[in-house]
Amino acid sequence: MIDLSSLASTRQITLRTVMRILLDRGAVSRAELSRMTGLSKQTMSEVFRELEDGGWVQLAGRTQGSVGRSAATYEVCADRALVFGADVGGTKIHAALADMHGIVLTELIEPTDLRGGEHVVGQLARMSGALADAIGLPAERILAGTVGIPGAYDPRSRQLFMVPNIEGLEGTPLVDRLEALVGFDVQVGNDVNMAAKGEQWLGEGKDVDNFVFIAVGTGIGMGIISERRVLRGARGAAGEISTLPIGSDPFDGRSLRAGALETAIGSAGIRGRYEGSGGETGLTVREIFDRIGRGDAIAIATLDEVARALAQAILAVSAVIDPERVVLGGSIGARPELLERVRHFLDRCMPNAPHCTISELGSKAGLYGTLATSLDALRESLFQTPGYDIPMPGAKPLEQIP
Amino acid sequence: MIDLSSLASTRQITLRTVMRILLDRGAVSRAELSRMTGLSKQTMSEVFRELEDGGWVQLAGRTQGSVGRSAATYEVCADRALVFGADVGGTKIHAALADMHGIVLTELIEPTDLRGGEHVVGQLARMSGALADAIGLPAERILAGTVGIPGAYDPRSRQLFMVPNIEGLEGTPLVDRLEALVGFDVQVGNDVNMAAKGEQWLGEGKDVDNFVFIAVGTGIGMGIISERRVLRGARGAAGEISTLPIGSDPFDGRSLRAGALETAIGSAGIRGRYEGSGGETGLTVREIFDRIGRGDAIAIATLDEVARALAQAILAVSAVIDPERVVLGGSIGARPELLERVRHFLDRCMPNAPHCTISELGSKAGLYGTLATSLDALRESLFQTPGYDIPMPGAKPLEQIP
DNA sequence: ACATTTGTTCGACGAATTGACTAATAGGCC
DNA sequence: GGCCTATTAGTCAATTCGTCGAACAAATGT
Repeated sequence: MIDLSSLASTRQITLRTVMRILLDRGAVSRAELSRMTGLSKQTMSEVFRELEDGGWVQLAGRTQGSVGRSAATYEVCADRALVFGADVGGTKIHAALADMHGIVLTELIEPTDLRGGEHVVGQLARMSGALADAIGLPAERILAGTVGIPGAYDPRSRQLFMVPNIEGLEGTPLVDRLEALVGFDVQVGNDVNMAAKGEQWLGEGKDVDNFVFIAVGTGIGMGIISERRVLRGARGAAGEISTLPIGSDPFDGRSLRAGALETAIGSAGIRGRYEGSGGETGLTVREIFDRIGRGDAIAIATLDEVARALAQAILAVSAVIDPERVVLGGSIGARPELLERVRHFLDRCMPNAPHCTISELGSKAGLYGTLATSLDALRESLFQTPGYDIPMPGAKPLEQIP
Repeated sequence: MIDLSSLASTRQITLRTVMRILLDRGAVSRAELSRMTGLSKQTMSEVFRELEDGGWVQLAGRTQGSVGRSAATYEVCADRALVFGADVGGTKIHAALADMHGIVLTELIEPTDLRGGEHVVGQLARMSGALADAIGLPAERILAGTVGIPGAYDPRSRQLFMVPNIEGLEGTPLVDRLEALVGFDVQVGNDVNMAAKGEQWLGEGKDVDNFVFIAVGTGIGMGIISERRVLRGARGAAGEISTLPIGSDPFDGRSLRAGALETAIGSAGIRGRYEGSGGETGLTVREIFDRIGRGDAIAIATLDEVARALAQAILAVSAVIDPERVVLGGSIGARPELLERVRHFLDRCMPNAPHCTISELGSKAGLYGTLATSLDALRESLFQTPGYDIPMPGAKPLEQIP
């Protein structure tokens, strides 16, 4: 059941701790590490012999300048373990490999195999192999992977559901099938959650523990980072804000199907609003927004309506989960004109509005999020460091407690 | 910095692991534990000698029936460590002690010291002592405590803020002051969050990982349990749904101050609505609702309006965090008539509405939540192996990785 | 030359294992 | 009932693994 002997051997703990520090700090000497961990110098020497034999660390150089003998510094062989990430969209698949430091080594974009289903699974497996080839490393080095999809994944049945944009993926046991093909552990995540994770790793969420990423495009969706973790909800539907009762009557039949907020400010809603107010018919959302610069009053009014609804949505989200920051993305959400108007309305309905910004990573947020998720999994399985810091709460020995 | 040697001594890990299993399983024999942990039989014997000397475990009995020598079973001395919990309200303080198994040993209710501030801190300290006296155990046995307050706590400044109902608590460094008086670790939490935690422990949230507790009374507030943890948000304001843009215009000046939802269905809102529709003036909310049974049409219409707004609020909350269940509490929220109408409206604005119920613990939810929070802290400090949790999910030795 | 820091060798200790050995119990057989 | 046997519980002694501390050799700036 709980097998203490095989899992938590003291040396394993030591090895993992050393690797963790080395990953966080870069090149460090053995003497320095000995001081940091409290382990003795020659335990450190033994540990480094073991790690070097395993190919986990390598000599980095020598210290210089300070008094005393110069020390040999060691660093992690960052490409000893790789992670795979892929952002699967309706038309394209973005995939990449990163090393243990999170450096993106190579990227690849392919059109999504429109036959869908099993073909996409095979395509993902092939892409992971092609990426490893591209940097001349064996594919066996890949130890974890994550796939972002426009839909949801049910961990209980291990199947995908609600994947309208990709043929034949609904009901596929994607994780099991892909793991069988590639041989490393695979996770699946919603694409908007992945984008949020990406912003947390490299973008606007870097220094923030609680924030949301709102994608406004054809539809509207949100990824939540709460206390540094992705919030999934009971059925994996957390962040599905298209159903927020804002902008149109939630008891209306149309809202019941598509969602009130989506009805109001989704692509169809925007076009309908523009045309309904006397604007030219048959324009795309992009064309409508492009007319704002040219002073089209109806376009400006439409933008205002969208911003007003979005501000109310942010107010609602803030009331529920109190984020510190809101990052806007997606083809519509990333427009500066919109951000400006959203801020305007937010100030008029909230005393302490969260800070709003535009996505820093743009269309790459999702891809980077899958890599970040894989890295977390890798670090957890290899070094047991979920998160990025090493919190050790003041645990006193049992004997010393009164 | 990271002192591995002092923290994670092997024997400490073993002791903690054994204590954890003993707490989960009740009385177990040494041989059985040896099989469960993979540790050898006489390591187990040594461990139990140590734990018995420390007063942590005691002989429970002997096994019988099966073939072979009968085994001595040991159990945790549940009252070796106690936890304190207190629910501080504007008029009363409910406090209690529980043992390590979470059995509530004794409770105490006192009127809140109306002089407020420091006097309340002193009162809490005295109550913890009185509770220990009442069960004849030394107060030093209390190793953790939690205080629930109608307000918020800023962990950074270690001070309380937004505590309108209790004089002079705003700005008090409650944790530090109380810890100095009582000598055990103290946590502070919002009362609604505590009620949610209580329902998670002993009430409607027992078997659910994601749910919310909505308190509807004088004001309206919500506690969120997400992936079994209390969600706090960036400023501790997660769940403050009084500001949800529902029921009245969020851009209206009054809503900006009190919150749109609160304006619509807070006590004042309900009375205003009832009187505005031609109902008798000067009634309390309770009196208005009591008239529903007597067929007062205006009261029924008022109830409907409240239920409709609440349903929309639940819709909004579901869109953001996707709870599996909604637990209603508070003087208004706990009324069955309201629940019935809320369910009615929910079915009309959501395809997959979360299951709604009424609080199982009523006014004791908050108190039990503080005890549950203390128990979590106790278990974490005593039995969690810092950094390295023993059941490492799929942690292979570094050497075995390709 | 000297203080200072790095890294190795050697003896000792704490924690856990293994195997042999003793103790207790149920069930079968007379 | 009394006795034997298979089985399980618990102890004792010898050994291994990981670590620490001290002593010592090697390297480097002042």
